[in-house]
Order: sequence, then C-alpha cells, then structure tokens
Amino acid sequence: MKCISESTEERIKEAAKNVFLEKGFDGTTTRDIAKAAGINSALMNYYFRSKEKLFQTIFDDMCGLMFEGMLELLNQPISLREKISKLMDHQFQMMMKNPNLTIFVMNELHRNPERLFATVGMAKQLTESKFDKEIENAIVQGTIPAIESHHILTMIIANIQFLFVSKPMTMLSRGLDEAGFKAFATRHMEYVKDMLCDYLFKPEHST
Amino acid sequence: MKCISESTEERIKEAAKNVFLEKGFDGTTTRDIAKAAGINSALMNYYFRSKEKLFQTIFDDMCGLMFEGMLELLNQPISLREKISKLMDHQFQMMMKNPNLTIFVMNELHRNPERLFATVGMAKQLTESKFDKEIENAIVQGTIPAIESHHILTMIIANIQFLFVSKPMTMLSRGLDEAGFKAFATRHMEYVKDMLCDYLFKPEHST
DNA sequence: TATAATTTTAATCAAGTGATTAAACATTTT
DNA sequence: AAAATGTTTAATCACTTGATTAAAATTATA
Repeated sequence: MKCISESTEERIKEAAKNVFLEKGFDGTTTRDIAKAAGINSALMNYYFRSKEKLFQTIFDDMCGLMFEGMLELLNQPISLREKISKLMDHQFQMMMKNPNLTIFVMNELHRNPERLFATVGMAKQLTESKFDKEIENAIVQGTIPAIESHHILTMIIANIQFLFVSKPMTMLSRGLDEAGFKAFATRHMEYVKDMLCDYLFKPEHST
Repeated sequence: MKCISESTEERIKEAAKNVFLEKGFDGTTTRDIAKAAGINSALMNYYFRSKEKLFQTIFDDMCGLMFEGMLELLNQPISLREKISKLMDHQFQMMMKNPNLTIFVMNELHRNPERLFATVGMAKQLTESKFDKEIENAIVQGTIPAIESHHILTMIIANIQFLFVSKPMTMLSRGLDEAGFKAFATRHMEYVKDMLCDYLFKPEHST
C-alpha cells in the first residue's frame, strides 16, 4: 500500500463518482471509469462485481451528500428564523461545491425510482425533525402562516437547487462564465432569502 | 397514405419523443424507438439519417414546448400582478401535462450544452419582452422592490418546475400516488403564488 | 399496364458494451 | 525460501449498439 495514492478501491470510487456525475449511468462505460481511475478495466469488477453495484454505491453516497448536514441543522436549538437562514446558506454552499449533484440524483431517480433505498429514510427524517414541530408551534402562535413544513422545505430546496439544475441553460442563454454564474446565483440567493423570510415572518404574523 | 394513423415520419417522431423523454438520449436505443413506433429499425435512419439528428429534432421541439405560450403572456397588455399570476398558472398547467419535460431538457443540456441552438434565442427573448420593461417601470415607481426581471422569472420557474424535477423523490419519500402528488403540487402552487406576490407587491411598496 | 420512384423490410456490418478468464505480479504467511 | 493469498493484467467472450445494404413491396407516373 502506498501513502501517496489512496487504495485502489477508493480511486475507483472517486473516478466513478466523477464520471457518473458527469455522464449519468447510461452515458458511462466501465472503460470510462477504468480510464479515469487509471486502472485495468477488470479491476472494477474485482472490487465491485458489476457496474450496477458500483453505481448504487456512488448513488447512495450522493443522496447522502445531498442532505448532509441538513438534518443536524433542522434539529439545532436555534430560532426558526435563524434556522431557515442557516439552512439556505448551507444548501447553497453545498450546491456550489457540487453543482451537478441535483440533476444527477433527480435524473437517475427518474430513470429508475427503485434505486432509492438509502435516501427514502433520509428524506423521511427531514419531516420528523425538531423543525417540524417548531413550524407547527409557530403556526399555532400565529408567528407564521399556516403552511406545513414540507412545503417550506420544498420552497427552500427548489429555489436553491433549481439554480444549479438550470445552470447550463442560464450560462448559455445569458452568456455567463463560471464567475458570472456565481455572481448571479449569489445575488439570487439574497432575493430568495428575503422572499421566504418576508413570507413566513410577515408583519401581521410577528408578535 | 392512411387517415387513421399519421405519416410514418410523425409516428417515429411521436415514439421518439416518448422514449427520449423517458430514457434520455444515452438510455435510448434506436431499436427502442422502432419498437415503440411499430416500424422496422432501418426506417429511422431512412427518415432522420441518424439517432443524433432525430434527437435534435425532438429536443428542439421540447425546448419550444417548455417556453410555449410564455412569450405571448409576457407581452400581453395586462397588469403586472395579473401577468405574473397567469404566468405561473400557465407554467403549472404545462408541467402537469408534461411532467418530465424539465428533467429531460436540463439533463440533456447538462450532458451536451452544444445542443442548445433553437432555445438560446427563445430564452433570450424572455428577457427582451414587454414584461422586462414593466418590471423596470414598477421599480422606478416603487411598486415592487429593485430586482431584475431575470431573477423574478427564475423564481417563478424554479418554484414550479422543481416540483416536477423532484416528483419521483417526493412521491417515493412521502408515499404519494399520482393523485396525491397532484394534490400536493396544487396546494404548493397556492403557497408559492402567495409568497411571490407578497414579496413583489408588499404593502410598503404598493401605491 | 409497364416503368420509375418511393417506402419498407430482413440481413448484416463494424464498433463498442459489460463481464469473465487464466495467467502474471505482488504481498503476506508459514 | 516456499507456499499461500491477494491484486492486477491482457485477452477474450457473448451480446448490443448505430448504421448500411440490397432486395422486396408499395405507390406514383407515363
């Protein structure tokens, strides 16, 4: 075992992640992955049995990454307002680091919904968190309008993740480069945060 | 030529549309299309030269469908508030009829951005419409907060289309059937419309 | 009806696919 | 060092892929 490069298994996983994220399951060949990992193509089968099994490993990882940190945030003992703000910042940072995570997960799920094993539990946990109860309480107290937590979470996620789902179209149609897109997305985030907070914590509802 | 079934070319296009929308370019084989169209697989090449050319035809159609009617709405002589409301209703209806249109277009664009020929002009037109000037005017008059039209359009589109991009995940994680999803989406639309209108036409800005 | 043009078919091609094999190489254990 | 185990390789398999071909079937034209 060398200290410079990680284990072969990890190298394959890393390469597979990159290629799958870029080309999707159907667009990826096992030879693509082998080439990206710099290994003999038979090694992929040695470590992961099949392309499908390797993919499922990566897919589960990506689903995890998508909601990583979110659950902890939802259960933090901070105010609802701060929680939502932090939630959006966290999502945005995560998507900036993994711009094509959403399009990958959503597309593979569309192609083959049965693949969603590891995530279905994770997604359910989101609606069984402290956040969920805090929303209910806030509604009873009249702090926010009557709207289930799932709709609020959908608003948060949609307004952030769609930015990255439509990134190629935005860049092409508006002639932006990476820096231009980042500027656009960053500004958009401010608007979206304002919009959501205004909607939830509007004057007639607060205190 | 028969009156019952359309021309062979149209049958191929229709079949290709369905298969491509379901499986994407990489996941679709020419034999899939031939089978769906009930034709010999060589006919696809006779009419469209190649899988790539056929795909580009379908892809352009789908891009058009995505923004169909939107441009006309943007240029209608109605109030900004009504325009935005109608815009959202129109988008929602369109997505209900074509639930996997967005994931298809966005994914293929992600895979191969060069494919965006027909649409880039269309997307640009969106920001050169009457709507664009109306927004500018409304900002000057203080009717709405200072926010470029592209951000507003992004908000509208994101909040609607992401519902359908994430449809499989929503249905799976919340255990919804088609009817359940429709109910969820319809309700969500009401919230989103409220949120956006509240944000744009909030008290301190109106009249 | 005979001829030409168009449309459709079955058969086939070369290239690429996921996966397996048996042998080579490397490392650990005895 | 020798044997045993674990890792990597090149070669290859059976199959699918997009596309082409030449012939057949259909339709239009003269």
